Amino acid sequence: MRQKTVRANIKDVASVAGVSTQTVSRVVNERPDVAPETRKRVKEVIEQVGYRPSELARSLISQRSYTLGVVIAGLKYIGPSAALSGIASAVEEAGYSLLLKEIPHFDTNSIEPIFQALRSRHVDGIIWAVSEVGENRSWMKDSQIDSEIPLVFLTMEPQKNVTVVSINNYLGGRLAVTHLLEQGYRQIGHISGPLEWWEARQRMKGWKDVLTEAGILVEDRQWAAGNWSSASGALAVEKLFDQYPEMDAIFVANDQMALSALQVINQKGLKIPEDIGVVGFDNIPESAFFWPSLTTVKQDQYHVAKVAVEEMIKIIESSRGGLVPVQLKSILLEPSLVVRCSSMRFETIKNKGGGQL
Amino acid sequence: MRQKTVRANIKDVASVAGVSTQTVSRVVNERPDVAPETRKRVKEVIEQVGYRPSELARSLISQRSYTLGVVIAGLKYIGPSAALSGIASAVEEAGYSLLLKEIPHFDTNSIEPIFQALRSRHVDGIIWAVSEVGENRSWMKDSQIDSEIPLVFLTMEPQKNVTVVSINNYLGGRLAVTHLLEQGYRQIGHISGPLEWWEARQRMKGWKDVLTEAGILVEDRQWAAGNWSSASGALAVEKLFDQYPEMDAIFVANDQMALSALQVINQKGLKIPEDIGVVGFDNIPESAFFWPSLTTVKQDQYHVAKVAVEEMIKIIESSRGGLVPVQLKSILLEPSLVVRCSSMRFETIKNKGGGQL
DNA sequence: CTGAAAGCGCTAACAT
DNA sequence: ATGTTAGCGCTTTCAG
Repeated sequence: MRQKTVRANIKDVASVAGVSTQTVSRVVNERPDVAPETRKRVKEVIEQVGYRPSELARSLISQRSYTLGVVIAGLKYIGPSAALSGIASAVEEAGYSLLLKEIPHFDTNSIEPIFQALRSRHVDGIIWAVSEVGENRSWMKDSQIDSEIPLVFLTMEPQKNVTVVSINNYLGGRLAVTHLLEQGYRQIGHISGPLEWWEARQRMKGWKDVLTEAGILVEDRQWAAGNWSSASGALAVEKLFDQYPEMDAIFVANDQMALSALQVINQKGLKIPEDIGVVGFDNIPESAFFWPSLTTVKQDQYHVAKVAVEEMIKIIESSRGGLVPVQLKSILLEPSLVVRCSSMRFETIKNKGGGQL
Repeated sequence: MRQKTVRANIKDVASVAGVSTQTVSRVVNERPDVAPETRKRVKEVIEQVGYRPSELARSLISQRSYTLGVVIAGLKYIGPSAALSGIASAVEEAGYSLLLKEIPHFDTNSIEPIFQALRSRHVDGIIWAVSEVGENRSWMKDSQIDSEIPLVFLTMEPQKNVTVVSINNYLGGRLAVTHLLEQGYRQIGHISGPLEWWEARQRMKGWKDVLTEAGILVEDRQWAAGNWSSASGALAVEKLFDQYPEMDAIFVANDQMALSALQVINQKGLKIPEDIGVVGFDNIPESAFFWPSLTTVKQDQYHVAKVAVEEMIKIIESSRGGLVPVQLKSILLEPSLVVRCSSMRFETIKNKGGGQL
């Protein structure tokens, strides 16, 4: 009973059990056509030698790896890492494995090597979780990038014949600003993300449209751009106070920037929400514990990820089954508003302590 | 020139170029023994048909996948996701791929299926990035878990014959409390993480030891446990004020809990750092923008990850090369203290605005 | 019900 | 310098 140094393979099992490798294969795959006797014996041997089939070899022959590739950038930021977390759970749940590629820049356009690395490992599909920034989608026009491998995008402008799953950032912006108007604020400024980002543009457009529809003139001085970081938020809010002194509320494009906006406003001795209302975006767990607790637009990254993975698997199944290909479609999920203290000018009973999630 | 529906493989290239697959293989692997003429022609064909070798097939034959498995839990938390971010970068840089497995609970002990999933995909090594919690290391005594595959652990108690890379949490606790003493605080409370966590215990021990060495009696009422979340931090600090009213400083075991501690203290009308000093742990990017900006212990996750990946690759190389196996060792990296406003009682010039990173 | 042969895409070892 | 043979670990025909 030669015990190989590496690990037991199907041949070892076959020879120990005194059957052919084929029979072992049948047992492993729970095929019906094996005599109960034989099945039992083979199973015992498998147990005994600790045999586990090689998914690698299986993938090679079946041309199906049950592995999804995920491409992501900026894992050190909260947004991307939340997205990945959701994807990892959803993929795990679907019984797939996940091959992770992190790219160094959001606006990389040299995506060729990434595709190759993933394809050469025979992933069944690729989830492109890099946000749409600048020209980082231009490669999609290259018909070079083979479309044979199912592709699902997160967080980008929906378009024909491409599967995109994203929250509706435009609607999120609308929710935030509508709420501020309802609370009686009229001079509503905006701190945006970098406008190369699709998400930033959408959120800003929501702000602008709601104000315009309310008959409020929107000027450039009512707005400043940050780069998503708390540091940039502090600068932006200072700039805004300069440019737009009559401002009585701010819609900030993410919670990190809103955090420092709160700090700067506090420092100025202004009261939130009495003097200035603030609404953020993302609903990071800490936002309930900012000072005061932050009203914010909630996006459910888990749900987005789950939907994306489900779509992906549908596409894979249908393309493998030789069935009619799934109709590729864009899915826009709705965000919701979490109202906390930083914007509640009208209610008298406030949950100042935060805590509300 | 039959174009296969799937994608060009080595045979296609060989037949188009009129050579054997072997020659193609030689060209692809940049072997010297190919005639310049032939090499050129083969390269052209490769380009033309868009051939890329299958890493899967290569892995199968060479028993080397250039893929590392990473096992992690709680990706939705900042700590684990920062760790993964570092690992992903370091792995990418080393030219390896990353197979990600997220497990649902920190204290899972059924790690068998995880190992199998990873092994069956022939990963060259596994980075175990799940923090040590409760009994979740007990499987290490099981000799069942084959030790044939190189294993590197993050964030656990160093031990013999195991490679562990972690920051020195105990030292971190010491740094924090020593600093508070230097700033003249004497009644220093502690909000710990859940004590099932090794990290939490280490940080707490640092607190206790420094106080004891300074001749200060440490009682149980000077301490309360949280669960790392901001919500739990709020509860813990309330409890602490009840139990330990004379408290003049708090060392909080992570920044999220420190955030809500700051909030609760602010609400009570106490001044930070005058009445109460606060020091956190982790140095999350937002901590510079808390109110007031938070003094905290900085752990460099990127460095930890980089060291871990380097160790891993050393182990792999040495075990493959048939060389003497690398001596397995534990590596404890040193954290540092980032001093901001929440603890600076003595300095008169303060950078109240945060911003200092 | 079971086994033999062929082959997934590639490379190592031996020819020539 | 190039081709042939064998085989990584497994599954899919196709025969019995």
